[in-house]
Amino acid sequence: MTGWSIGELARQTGVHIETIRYFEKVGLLNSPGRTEGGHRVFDGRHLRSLKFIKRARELGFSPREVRALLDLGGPEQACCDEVREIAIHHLDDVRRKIEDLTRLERLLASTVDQCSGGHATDCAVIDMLESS
Amino acid sequence: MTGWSIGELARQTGVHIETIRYFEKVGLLNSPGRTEGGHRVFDGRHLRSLKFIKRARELGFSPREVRALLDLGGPEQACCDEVREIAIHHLDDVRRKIEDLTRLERLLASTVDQCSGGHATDCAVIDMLESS
DNA sequence: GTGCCACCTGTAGCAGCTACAGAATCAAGG
DNA sequence: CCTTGATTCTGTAGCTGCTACAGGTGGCAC
Repeated sequence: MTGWSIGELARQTGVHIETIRYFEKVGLLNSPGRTEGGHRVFDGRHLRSLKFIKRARELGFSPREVRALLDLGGPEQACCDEVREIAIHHLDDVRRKIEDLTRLERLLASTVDQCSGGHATDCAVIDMLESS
Repeated sequence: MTGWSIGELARQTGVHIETIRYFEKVGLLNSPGRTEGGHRVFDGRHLRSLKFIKRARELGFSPREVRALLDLGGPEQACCDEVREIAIHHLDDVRRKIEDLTRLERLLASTVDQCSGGHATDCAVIDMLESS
């Protein structure tokens, strides 16, 4: 097995070709080897890393966090407290976002509820938006 | 009262000067009058609109939705079903986001929970990120 | 050997602002 | 009236995290 072209990697991971090149450029993905003609040749580690990056991004880890995770060894090395730290930090973020959105949800829901529709001259939704 | 300069408007609303100009450029905020020398002069309607825009953005309405709300009369005119529609649509978005984040929260929390820290050779966090 | 797809680099675009640079204007004090 | 210094003006470039060209090669099947 001599490795995969960027197109094959893209097909296997569902990551766009341009995005793979972008990840390489910004240092998230190690630079692969090249053919004589300059085409990238990826191996199993790249595939593994790319899947890792994709999954972490889908789970909402920021590029910075992903890089930190990769620097800690990524999928290749042992776990340590630092990985846990990053995950906990991210979890805190997620919880904050949920709280914010939940507050917003309640406000919107109760507002929409008050608005019976029709063409009243004052509107609960507009009122909400006007109240600073 | 002859109106406010952009700086005064910024101070009153907490919206950056550049952002006010940006809102004008993209058509969210009506173009104000000008002094002889070309400086913008805002009036009460601009202040009202800008507060409205700011509030709506804070509540997570997209610029597109804000524009739609403004086109429906914004703070100036009567409410109608369409305002309600937009709010309901936004509420749906918010609820979907909450659901997604809650799923993520559970996954992260249980994963972090499994990871006792230390230097084990396999890590629940990494495992989670590896499982596609 | 030639056709054609995949790939290359480099640059520009997207949203939604934010941050300059360099010039002009405004308001206040002397 | 004139200067001073803060404010505002326009236009352009930057930010993040990609995505999408353009225009030129590489690789490989027939």
